[in-house]
Amino acid sequence: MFTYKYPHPAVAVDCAVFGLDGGALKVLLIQRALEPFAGAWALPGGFVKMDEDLETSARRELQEETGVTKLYLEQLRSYGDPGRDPRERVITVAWFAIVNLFDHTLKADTDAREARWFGLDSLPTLAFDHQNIVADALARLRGKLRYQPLGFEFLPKKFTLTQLQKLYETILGEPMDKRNFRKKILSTGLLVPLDEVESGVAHRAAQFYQFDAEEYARLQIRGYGFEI
Amino acid sequence: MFTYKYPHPAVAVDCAVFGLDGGALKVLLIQRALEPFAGAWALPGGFVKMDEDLETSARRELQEETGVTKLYLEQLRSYGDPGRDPRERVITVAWFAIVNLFDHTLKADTDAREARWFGLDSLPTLAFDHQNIVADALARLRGKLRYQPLGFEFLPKKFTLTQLQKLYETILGEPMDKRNFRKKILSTGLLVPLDEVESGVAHRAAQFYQFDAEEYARLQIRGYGFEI
DNA sequence: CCAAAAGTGTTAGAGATACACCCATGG
DNA sequence: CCATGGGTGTATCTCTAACACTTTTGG
Repeated sequence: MFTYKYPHPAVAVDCAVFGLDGGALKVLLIQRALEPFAGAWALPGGFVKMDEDLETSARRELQEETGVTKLYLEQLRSYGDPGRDPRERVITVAWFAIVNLFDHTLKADTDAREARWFGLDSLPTLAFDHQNIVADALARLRGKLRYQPLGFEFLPKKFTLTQLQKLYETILGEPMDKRNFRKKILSTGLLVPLDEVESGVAHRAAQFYQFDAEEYARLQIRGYGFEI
Repeated sequence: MFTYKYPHPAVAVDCAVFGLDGGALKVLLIQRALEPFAGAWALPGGFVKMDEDLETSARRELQEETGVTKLYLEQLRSYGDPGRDPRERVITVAWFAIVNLFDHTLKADTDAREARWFGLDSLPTLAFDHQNIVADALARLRGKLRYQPLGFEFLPKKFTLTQLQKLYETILGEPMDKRNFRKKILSTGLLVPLDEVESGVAHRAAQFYQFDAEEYARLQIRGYGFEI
C-alpha cells in the first residue's frame, strides 16, 4: 500500500506505432485481455514504473506486448481528461512510433491477447480515447513526413527510390511525379547509392540506396532543413 | 490520506509563457516561495487537481501565480525523469504559451513571491529541469512561427505591419526585407486593414491591420497552409 | 524645413512543375 | 519477343530575393 498526503493520478504510456504492410499504412493494436475494455482493441501501453523514464517505459511496454524493439519513437502529447479511464484518474503520455516491418514479427504477451496491424480505414472501435490518439499521431506523421526524414524509418536499410516514392504517396494520399521526386530526393545528398541492385524481378533491376543519417545530423547542425 | 495498491507519481503542469516586452522576447518566471528551490526562479505551474483537465490546470496555475488569463496555450510535451524533483516522482506536462503584453499586467500570489519577465539571454538559473523546458519551448516557437499564425498572439488586436515584421525579426533573429515581407503577409489575405491609423507619431501614420482568424479557420479546412 | 518611419514596383534568378520515351530483365 | 517497371532531360512558369526613392507627419 502506498499513501500520499494529496491524491495522485496514475500515469501510463500508450504508443501509436505505424508501419507499412504490403504497401498500406497500418497501426499496431493489441487486444486487451483484462478489464476495462477486455476484448477490445487498444494501443499498446501500460503504467509507468516508479523509477522508470517515460521513454523507457514506452519501449518496455511495446516490447512486452508486441515484441517490437527497434523503432523510431518520439513523444506525441499527453492526454488527461478526468474520466478517460473508468477505473481511476489516469493520465497517459502518448508516443508516436514508426517500425520497419521488413524485419519485425509480432508476439502477444502479458495483458495483451494478441497484437495485430490494422489499416487506418478499417480500425475497430478502440478502448479509452485511443481513437483520438491515433488521429493525432496520424496528423503528426502526415505533417512531418515532408520536412523530416521520417520516411526512411518505414523501410529496410537498403531500399529503392520507387519504394520510397510509393511510401510518400501512400501516406500523403497524393500521386507524385517520378522524375521530379527523384531529382528532389537525390538533391538532398542524403541518399547514397549502394553497389547492389534488386534481384529476381522480371524487369530492369532497381538501384538500392541507403539514407545517410550521419550526414543528415551534420547538416542539421548547420541549420539545414530536409524537405521533399 | 490517499492510499493506492501501486505507487502513483505526482503530476504537475508547467508553463513557458512568451511575450514581447519593449521589442524583446521574454519568458514569464515566478520566484518560488516554498521548498524545494525556495527563492529560485521557475516556470509558473503546480500540481494537477484530481478532477481537473490538464489544460484547465495550466490555466488555473497561471491565473493564480501570475494573474495572466487570456493567452494562446498549446501542449509542449511531458517531462518525467525520475529524480527531476527532489521531493518525490513528479511528472510534469509542460505548456507553451504566448501572451499579448500590450494589455496584461502581472501579480504574484500563492506559492510565488513574484512574477517577472526575463529576456532569454539573461535567464537566471532555473529550478528543476525548467531550463530544458524553456529551451524546448523556444525551439517550438521558432519552428512554428513561419508556418503558423502565432505571431499575432504577441500583438494587440490592431497592429501595424512594421510591428509584425519587427516581431518576426526579433524571434527568428534575422532581418527581413520590408517590401517582400509586406507582399507575402498581405498575399495570405488574412490581414484586414482597419479604418484607423496610428496617431501621435512624428512621421507618417501607419495603417492598422487585424488578423482574420475566422478566414484562417475556413482556409485551414481546405488544406491551406499559412507561411511567411 | 528637418527627422523619422511609412509605403510602394520591377527585374533577375532559382526552384517547381509538367511531360514521354528508351532500357534492362525474366519468363 | 513481350510484359513490366527502371531510369532519364528539357522547357515553362511561378515564386523568391534583391534593391531605392517618395510620402506623410510632428516638432
